[in-house]
Amino acid sequence: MNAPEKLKDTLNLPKTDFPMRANAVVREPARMKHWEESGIYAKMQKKNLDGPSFVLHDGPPFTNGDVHVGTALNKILKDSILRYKNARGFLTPYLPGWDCHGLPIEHKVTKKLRASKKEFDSVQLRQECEEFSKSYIETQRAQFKRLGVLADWEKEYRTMDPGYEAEILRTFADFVEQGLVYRSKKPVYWSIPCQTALAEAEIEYYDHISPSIYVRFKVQGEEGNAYLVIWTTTPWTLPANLAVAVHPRESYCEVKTGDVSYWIAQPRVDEFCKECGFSDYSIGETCNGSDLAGKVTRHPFIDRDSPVVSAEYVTMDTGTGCVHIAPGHGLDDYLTGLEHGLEIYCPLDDGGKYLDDGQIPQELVGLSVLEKADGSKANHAVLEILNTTGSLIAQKEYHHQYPHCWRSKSPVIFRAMDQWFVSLDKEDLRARCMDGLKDVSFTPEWGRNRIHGFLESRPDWCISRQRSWGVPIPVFFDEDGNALLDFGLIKFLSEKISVEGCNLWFSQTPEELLDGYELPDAWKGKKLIKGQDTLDVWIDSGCSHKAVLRRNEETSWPADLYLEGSDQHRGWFQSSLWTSIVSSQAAPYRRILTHGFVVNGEGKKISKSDGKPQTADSYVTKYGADVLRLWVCSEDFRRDIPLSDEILDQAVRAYRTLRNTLRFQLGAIHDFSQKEHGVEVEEMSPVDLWALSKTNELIREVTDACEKYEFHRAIQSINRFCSGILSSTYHDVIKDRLYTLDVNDPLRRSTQSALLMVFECLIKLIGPFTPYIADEAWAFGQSGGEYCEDALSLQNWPQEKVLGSGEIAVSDIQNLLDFKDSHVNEALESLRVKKEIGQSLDAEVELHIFGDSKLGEILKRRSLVELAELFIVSSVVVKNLPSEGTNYVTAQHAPGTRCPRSWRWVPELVYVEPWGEVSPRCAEVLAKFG
RNA sequence: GGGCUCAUAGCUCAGUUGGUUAGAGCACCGUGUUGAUAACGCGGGGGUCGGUGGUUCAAGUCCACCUGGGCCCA
Repeated sequence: MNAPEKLKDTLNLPKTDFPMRANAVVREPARMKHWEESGIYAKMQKKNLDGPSFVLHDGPPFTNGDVHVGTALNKILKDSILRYKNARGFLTPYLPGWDCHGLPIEHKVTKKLRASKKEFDSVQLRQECEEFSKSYIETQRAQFKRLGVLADWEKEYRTMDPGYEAEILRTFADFVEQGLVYRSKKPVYWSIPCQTALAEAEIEYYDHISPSIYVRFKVQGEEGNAYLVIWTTTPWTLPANLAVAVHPRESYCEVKTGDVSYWIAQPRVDEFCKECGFSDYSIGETCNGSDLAGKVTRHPFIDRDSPVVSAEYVTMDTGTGCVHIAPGHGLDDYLTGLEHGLEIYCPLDDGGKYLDDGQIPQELVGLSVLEKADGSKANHAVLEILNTTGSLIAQKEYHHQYPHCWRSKSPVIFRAMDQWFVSLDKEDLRARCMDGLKDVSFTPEWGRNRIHGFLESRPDWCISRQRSWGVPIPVFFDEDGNALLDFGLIKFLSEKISVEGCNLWFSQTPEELLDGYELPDAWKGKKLIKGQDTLDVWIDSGCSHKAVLRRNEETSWPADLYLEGSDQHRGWFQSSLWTSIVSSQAAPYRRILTHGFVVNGEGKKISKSDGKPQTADSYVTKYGADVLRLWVCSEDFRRDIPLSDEILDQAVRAYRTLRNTLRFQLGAIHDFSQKEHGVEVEEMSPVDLWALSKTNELIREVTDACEKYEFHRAIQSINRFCSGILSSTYHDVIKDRLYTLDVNDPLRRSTQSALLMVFECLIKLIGPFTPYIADEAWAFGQSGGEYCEDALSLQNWPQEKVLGSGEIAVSDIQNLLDFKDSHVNEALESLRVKKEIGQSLDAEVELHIFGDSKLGEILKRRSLVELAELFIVSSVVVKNLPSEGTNYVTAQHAPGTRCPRSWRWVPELVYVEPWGEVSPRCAEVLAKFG
């Protein structure tokens, strides 16, 4: 070391290469790469091989785009939990997954293929979908890594892996084996020109003009001419009418005109009479909707009854309050049909033409319901019939938005089709599921209530989809449409698929697929046709507990934790539960933790119109991963999680504070080696013990918060610690001894010993939340450079230091600091306002203390030098008050002369060659410089 | 429209079984320092706890209704 030239150079000022600015955008990726190359994930697992395991099972994100900020939030929380648990000694295997199948991908790929004008079949479509999914797996994996997520990327799972697909089919086979799967009709959107089923995402809404008609249904079994009047804009569905629905708690009244009376919901009467042109009418009886339910009406032109049922969704906004129900042609109608045991009746063929089923009037048979330029033939014909039978009360044109097919642009219809269902009540399945939840913990606790509600009310699970990009339902049909649904056959096929993947189903003939399997006698020799449907993708991800937890030796079943957004109460948590109860008779998770959704600064859902980016990457490339993680962990994620520039700026500032705190500490211990200079806790000075005590408190708070998954409380504690305990108190107080005392002064080494403990502890506590800066600071602390052998992630969670008899000193210091806050600073501030002093070292304070007070007792144990240091003033004078009185403080400018080295005012300076005049204490230190 | 849920200073959060003038950190304003300096200290202003009504000696904390937001359905 060069000989000091200036007095300032004789001070031990902080020194560190730890940069003040993070430059996270460049340096974080380098650190991630270092982690990866040094195999940090594997080392973390190895460290805890003998520990208990903590299995967090990853819910697979969908692979159709960049990582969304909400998905990033989810992964960050998972990573933080796992880093914490690992530090606590748990073995924490983490196998991330990808949800690959599904309509959104098929939709995008189909659009692309259609734009290229190439012909394609389902095999080619699936090929493209696979490529699409794979490319986003690459993208998302890189983005997750960038967030700092540590995982066993070598063993990630994909729902499109052959082994996984086979597991899906085995699960389906379990459902079949237990007799839970049945075939029934359900309405779907149907495009007549394309002769295909459509999903909601394939629907576009356009303005459309429909006939608006009022039709009367005669009430049966009563005297007189009483009718219920329905209103509809799809006359062609009337032949499939099987009921009329009313709202049970609305009032209905009898509108009398001529010798007939019409039952109409009371709020709709005026509108109805106007539409029908009734000028001369009177109101008769009134009753509740529930009183009408149970009555029976007559279909206006088909020989059958149409019962009156009640339904909650009947509105008073339009129509008559009496709703035409065709269970085969609408979702509400369908559910009402299920509820009342109605047939899911749909007398249309694939081309949208009425079938001749013995019920449809002959004049309608063969007519198409498809709307063309001149309207729908079916509508015209039905209106004709209604007119001739006198059932039509009024008719006009109705302008509204109507769903159209995204390809043919023609209006779609709702049409019931054969689908596969899982019965949820057979074998007590539903009850067993709800029972299985009893062993599951929920955070927040209301999650239990929510999932329970879904389980209770959901109708049977429709598991078939008319799609290509998914796992096929391996069922064969004979030429009469009979289905061969055989669990033995499904298991047989799953073995083939476990090797070759599902493409086999699409590329091979039935004969090839069945090669090696003996068909049941009744099916031998028949010509078989492959089923076209695929399984609901919720089965895909819902099997992950089997496909992943049971098939990997690192993991165990059930998982300790599932952690997803609260939308998954309805989704993955539920589908996983059904499959798990069927296959394993218990829930696949011990705890369900849910987070809310990311919303904007106003608390509204984030949308493109906000003009804010929604991909995680757009934030990471601007702020770095630690800042984004700090944002995530600062929020109470159980409710909505707001994100705005202001909030991110806040995270930036918190990050800077953290960074500066660590940087100051690194600088302060730059010449300290625990081995060479370490001071034992018992030997430490009181203020150092106080700092350790406060650190113990921080450990308790952060640990408690982490155990409850309340990271925001941990972050708040850490922020408070950095500013209140360190920056404004401890760090401020110890500057004098660190800077001005001899390097080896016991007091200085005591403080450095404590500081190192506080430093390492703080780093370990922030490690789960902001791993980049934590690892960086740790490395600088260990080696003085960017990286070190024994990385932070391999350290255990900090433990509280035992202070023993030091607790008394701690209590004294705490009391004195409280007194400083409440009295001393006030006195100093008033001097400062009067411009009598600048920094507090310019002052002398007088403590006027009531002798028998608590503070009086404390002062007996403490020296004036100690007090001056604690108050950061040049001198302290204690004046005892008479026996009665209140403690108070006065302050004045310190007497004497200012030492140019320590800046403290002393009675007299001493001359030291070659430095000049300094305080006696500094003179002693300088003497050693020779 | 239904189920679940949330609502405390500009922002992020505390607030124990209802009990004295509702707290913290950040931001803001003023100010000091210039030996943590694109940093740090000190001081200050700021909330009637979404609204209304009720229970109670006493409510941010219990009850009812309303308003606004979120998720999931319809």
